[in-house]
Amino acid sequence: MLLFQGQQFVILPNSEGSYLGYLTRLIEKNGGHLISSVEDETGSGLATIDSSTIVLLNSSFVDENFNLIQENFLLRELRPFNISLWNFIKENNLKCIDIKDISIFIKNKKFDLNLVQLVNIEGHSVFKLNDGVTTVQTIKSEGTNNSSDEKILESKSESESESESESESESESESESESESESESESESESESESESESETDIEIDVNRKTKGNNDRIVNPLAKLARKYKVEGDTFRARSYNLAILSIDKYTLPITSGIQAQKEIPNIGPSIAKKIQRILDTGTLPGLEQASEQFDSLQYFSTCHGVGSETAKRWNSLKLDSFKDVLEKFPNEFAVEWPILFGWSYYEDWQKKIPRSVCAKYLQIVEDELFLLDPDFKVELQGSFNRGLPECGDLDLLFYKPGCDDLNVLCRTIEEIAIRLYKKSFVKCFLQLTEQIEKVFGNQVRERLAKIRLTENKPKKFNLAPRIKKALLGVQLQEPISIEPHNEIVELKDNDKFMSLSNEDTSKYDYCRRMDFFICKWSELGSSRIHFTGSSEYNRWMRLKAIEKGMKMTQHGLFKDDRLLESFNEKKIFELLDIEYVEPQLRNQVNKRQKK
DNA sequence: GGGCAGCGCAC
DNA sequence: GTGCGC
DNA sequence: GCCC
Repeated sequence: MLLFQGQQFVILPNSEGSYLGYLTRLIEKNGGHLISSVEDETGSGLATIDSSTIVLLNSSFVDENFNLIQENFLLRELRPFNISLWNFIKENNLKCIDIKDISIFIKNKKFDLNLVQLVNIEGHSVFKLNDGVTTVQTIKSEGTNNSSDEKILESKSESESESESESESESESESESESESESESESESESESESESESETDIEIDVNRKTKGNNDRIVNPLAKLARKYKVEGDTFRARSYNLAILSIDKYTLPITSGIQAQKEIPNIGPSIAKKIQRILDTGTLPGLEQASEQFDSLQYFSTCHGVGSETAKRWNSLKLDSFKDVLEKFPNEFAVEWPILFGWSYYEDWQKKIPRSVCAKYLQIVEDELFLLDPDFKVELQGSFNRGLPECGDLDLLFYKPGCDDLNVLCRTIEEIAIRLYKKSFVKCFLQLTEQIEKVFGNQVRERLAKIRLTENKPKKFNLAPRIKKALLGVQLQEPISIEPHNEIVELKDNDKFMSLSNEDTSKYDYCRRMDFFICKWSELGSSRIHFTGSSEYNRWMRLKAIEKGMKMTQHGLFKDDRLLESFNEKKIFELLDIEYVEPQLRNQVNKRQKK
């Protein structure tokens, strides 16, 4: 008797892919029947589906709590007739599981739904239209077809249902995890601020993860180490830990020994294996607590925009413990690096996550202004927004103009837009200066310098860039925000609060947000979109692929021997790299080297 | 033991 | 070249 | 830190 004999499955969404192909072959080899949902315009999938059919969901649409996420993206990938399929699934309450759980059945040589966790698809309704929020989403189809560069407005609002922080309760279904459900709470008291804003962390990790699965107690100390190495500037080591964590997260079986982990999980080598064993034995790692004072100091400083690990280490070794302290003893630190003053001023606001629905409002304001300046210009939200994350760390805007490769035009346009928006009080601060920007914003910098009494002896002469290819800004929406449950942030010390411009009263304005303007030549649209959409880890992976093929990939294109192969057509770049094209929302996951 | 993405901007 | 950020 |  074959494993899946007599069992019917349907895979959603219906995209092809090598991994998917592998799984389908696996299922069929084991006697399972797959309803074809791909390329099936006849609706026969709907005809053959029945209430015992198991729905296999792509892992990207399942969160750690086994809830369906990003249903709107799922729907977008379904063809029209498959929407009815989806509705059938919901109406008849078909059992849904994460597709990767297929491997659990194979491993256990048993098809038993009790081995896995069913995915909850409740709470999502097809085409729900709540609170009238419309989300602007850019369609990224590429090629010579210019009309595909238009934006469309979707009237689907985001599935906001992933409310954070209260769902601690699903772990008991993990069959053996109850016993440690309290022991982990002591090991990890602080929740981290930076989760998926790739501007802050190299790798996007949700440190506030809610699952308290078996492997979580292992992950938390490792995450601490990753953060420790990150603030110390050891980025490669920090990245290694983060990759290990992501691999552990993907590993669905319980980890019972360090050796096992090293053998079966990629990105775990001898050192981490040893630490895992230590955690399993003692529940923690030695040295995590002692190091924490230095860690706190480094983290405190480097959370500020413009302060990196080197500066943080220097200040820490000088026994400075607050920005005010730095100011009193080494005032020059701020006079030279004036952008740090704004990092200090917006220290708290800039750590707060931006909900998707709010992102669209920010885009709208820039879009409106851009249209007045030059209706042919385009602007798109890139970054984590484009990857469909429910909240973003900052806003990445890519500007371009069809047919225009003139850097001067492009540079001048973002500068002009930023200045106009500054005059409208939308832009709150610039983090670089040009001659034009200095005219409107210079006084504001001087005001900040005066605030720390640094203007008397030096009538500051700023360095002015001739032009800017990117603009780093602080922006603020002139409207109140809805209650925003934000992650815990690092708070400014009382000593340092006098500089703060962070928003205390959200009844009138949103928080100040970080917004970045980037430009790209029309001929480089595809490679720029890949670059700015990220994630940074995805970029790394792709660029490694390029290296393997003797090519080089940058935001300006794909090159071989310094000859441009492709830069305009996004899909062509994937093709040339032998990578299957994936939509932006699937570029959150890390593609990594596999352990053989 | 070398590589780990590659670039822009300020200094 | 270094530091920082994207 | 890990991978080759």
